[in-house]
Amino acid sequence: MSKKAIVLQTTLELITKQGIGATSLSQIIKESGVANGTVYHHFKNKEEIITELYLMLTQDFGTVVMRNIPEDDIKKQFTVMWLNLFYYFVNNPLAFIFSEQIARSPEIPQSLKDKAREYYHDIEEYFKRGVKEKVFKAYNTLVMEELFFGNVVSLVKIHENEQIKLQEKHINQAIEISWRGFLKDKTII
Amino acid sequence: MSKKAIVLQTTLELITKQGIGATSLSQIIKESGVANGTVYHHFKNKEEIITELYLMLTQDFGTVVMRNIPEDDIKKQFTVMWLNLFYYFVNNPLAFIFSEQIARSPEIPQSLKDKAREYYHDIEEYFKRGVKEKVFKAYNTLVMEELFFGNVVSLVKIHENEQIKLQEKHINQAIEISWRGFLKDKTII
Amino acid sequence: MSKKAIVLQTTLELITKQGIGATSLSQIIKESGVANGTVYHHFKNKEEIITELYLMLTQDFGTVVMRNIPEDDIKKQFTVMWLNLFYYFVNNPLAFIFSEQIARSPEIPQSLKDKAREYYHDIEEYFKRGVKEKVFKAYNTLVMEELFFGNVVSLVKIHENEQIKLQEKHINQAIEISWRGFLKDKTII
Amino acid sequence: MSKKAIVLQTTLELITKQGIGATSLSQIIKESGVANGTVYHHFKNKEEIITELYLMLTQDFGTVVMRNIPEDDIKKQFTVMWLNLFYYFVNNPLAFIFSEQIARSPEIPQSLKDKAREYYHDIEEYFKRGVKEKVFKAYNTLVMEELFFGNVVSLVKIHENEQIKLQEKHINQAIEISWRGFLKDKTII
DNA sequence: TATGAATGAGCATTCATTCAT
DNA sequence: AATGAATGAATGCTCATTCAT
Repeated sequence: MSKKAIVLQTTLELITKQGIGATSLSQIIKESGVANGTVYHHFKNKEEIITELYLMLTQDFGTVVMRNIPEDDIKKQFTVMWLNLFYYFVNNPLAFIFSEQIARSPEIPQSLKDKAREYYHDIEEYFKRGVKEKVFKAYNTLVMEELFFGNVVSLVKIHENEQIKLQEKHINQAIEISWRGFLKDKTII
Repeated sequence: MSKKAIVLQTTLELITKQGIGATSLSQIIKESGVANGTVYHHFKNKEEIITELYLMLTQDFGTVVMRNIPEDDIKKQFTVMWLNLFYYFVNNPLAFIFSEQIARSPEIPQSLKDKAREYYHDIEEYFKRGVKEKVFKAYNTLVMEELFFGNVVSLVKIHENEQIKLQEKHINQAIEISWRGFLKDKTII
Repeated sequence: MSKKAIVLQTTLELITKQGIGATSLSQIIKESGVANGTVYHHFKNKEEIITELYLMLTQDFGTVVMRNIPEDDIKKQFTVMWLNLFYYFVNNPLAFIFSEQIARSPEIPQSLKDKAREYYHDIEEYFKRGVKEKVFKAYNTLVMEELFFGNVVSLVKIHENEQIKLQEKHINQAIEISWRGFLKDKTII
Repeated sequence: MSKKAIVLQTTLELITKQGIGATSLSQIIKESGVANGTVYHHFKNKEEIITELYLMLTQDFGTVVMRNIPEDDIKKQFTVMWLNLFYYFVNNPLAFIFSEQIARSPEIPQSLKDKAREYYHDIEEYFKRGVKEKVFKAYNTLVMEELFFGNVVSLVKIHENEQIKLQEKHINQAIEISWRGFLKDKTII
């Protein structure tokens, strides 16, 4: 493993444990066993480490969300999207932390924040289609998108905080609640 | 206004602007115009400032959520609870930041985190009742509670990030989505 | 007990535990339960507390050393002086600390240091007499005095550090060693 | 001279002048002309500077005491040991300060204090031999050792405080007093 | 006599970063 | 590519002291 990779890996672990703000370069250096100057040989500054890490973690985000989406069934599409997002966050805690902290963190430059939003484009398209096909009520797309996203996040948080041991039935319940919320009146569920 | 109050107020403003981690004592001191030692005369720690601030802001949290809840109508109760929470966060950005950062912040001691959870007791009770009265489907209470809370948070975030200028209709849409999610099958909405 | 007495007592305890340098006013204030300003009402500054304490503890020092000295027997005089000094230090640990730290402590003004030396006047006189009476060899008086004093101190240190449990026989051995050192050649011991 | 050496040297000088407690890092930094961070690049702590200094100064302590000890003559051995110790302290004021403050200083970790005691092993052996060979009376070894050490210290203190200008004859007197104290009855001196 | 709010200099330490090798 | 010495601004905190009540 290259020194650069070691630094990135160490940083990933530290941020996952402590958050972005609490993770110092000195800590990264101490923990990774890499020399001071070596870090600065590979990265311009601390921000660049985080940026690079963020890009690594999110580059496949867009594709992940839309992976294995079935062709026709809009309900099944919803479920797959929901689970894609859920398991992505569960398996990539750092991506989750980033997505949570992204709005407030001055450590993350605006350009990256904008980039992150692009990933939601597909989700937005999905809801627009759903409304057009009269499956969903004609809610504001951003509102729908944000609530959808928030629902996934809520469940990830339960999983994270381990208030209850999350079972498959709980996940299914959450998906159902999430789905029903958007449905048009009198839709047969 | 006492020096102590000035420090608290200044800290409140700075944290609201920059987050907890990015707010240093030196900044608080510079901004408040209070002397170094004076801060430490009133507070044992930097942590104590934050803790005290948090307690100030959240002490009425529990009552706020349940304020003006109508007696009988479970749907109206839902709406009022939802709006109480929403406007509480909108009007108390710091409380919102705290509630968002609370899980991950090492700055906030566990005792406070536990205290925060107590406030959700009434919400939990509400959902239990709703299930018992067969208005809501028999979902896991914690899941319901967390999704409910997450929905409000989603909308506050839209409001915060000003992606769109949030109108009353958007809020109503969000409440409707939120409400419908929990409803029992075939319930007349 | 007056507040002033409380402050002095607390300071005494703290210095005995931690030494002069490590004892701060804030600590004294916290430990004594007396208010900030009250301390400054009774004492001009930190130095004055220590000075006053020092005077309290050493005012009877001179008399203590010469207490119960028998009239004629120069050997018995030696023993009593030795034990007076030894038990004074054992029972007044602070006086011991002061006497040990006195030379290097900038906290103690020179005037007090000079005053402390006066107490040795009687000891000096004793040795001068001993030399004149040809019991002791004609060593330099200051050297004798300082070695005598150092011998007592050595034993107090053994007692303090508890390397061995000090028994009466050890004390007697030390006195004997001390006494014999000064004797004139061929003196019948 | 490396920056690290400069820091150690400066610290040595300052402590010699003012004592351990009164020597602050800021002072060391100012005096040495080395940057703040540089000190912390080389030393973990303020304590580590002192510890390293102490180790530097005392590592040859054991050998110094036993340097040039003649083979047979127990009296001459005594004199050489005595002078070795005396001049070591005179020439290494910091070692003297350390050895004086060692018991009470919380700044010096216990591990170092223990290490310091090891150096006395040779002195202890010497007195045991002297007792066995019936040159010395059968006093407790620790008592003898401590008094011997205390005698040297007493003379160093006279030298330090410059109460009198210490001449060779004074030193010889002190050695004689010291030596005679331990002698067995009727020993021809 | 007693209080405690207020002060600002000073302390030990951490931080991100630069540079010569 | 890799190292680690060097930097100095900044941080959280302690200190002795002053002053109005």
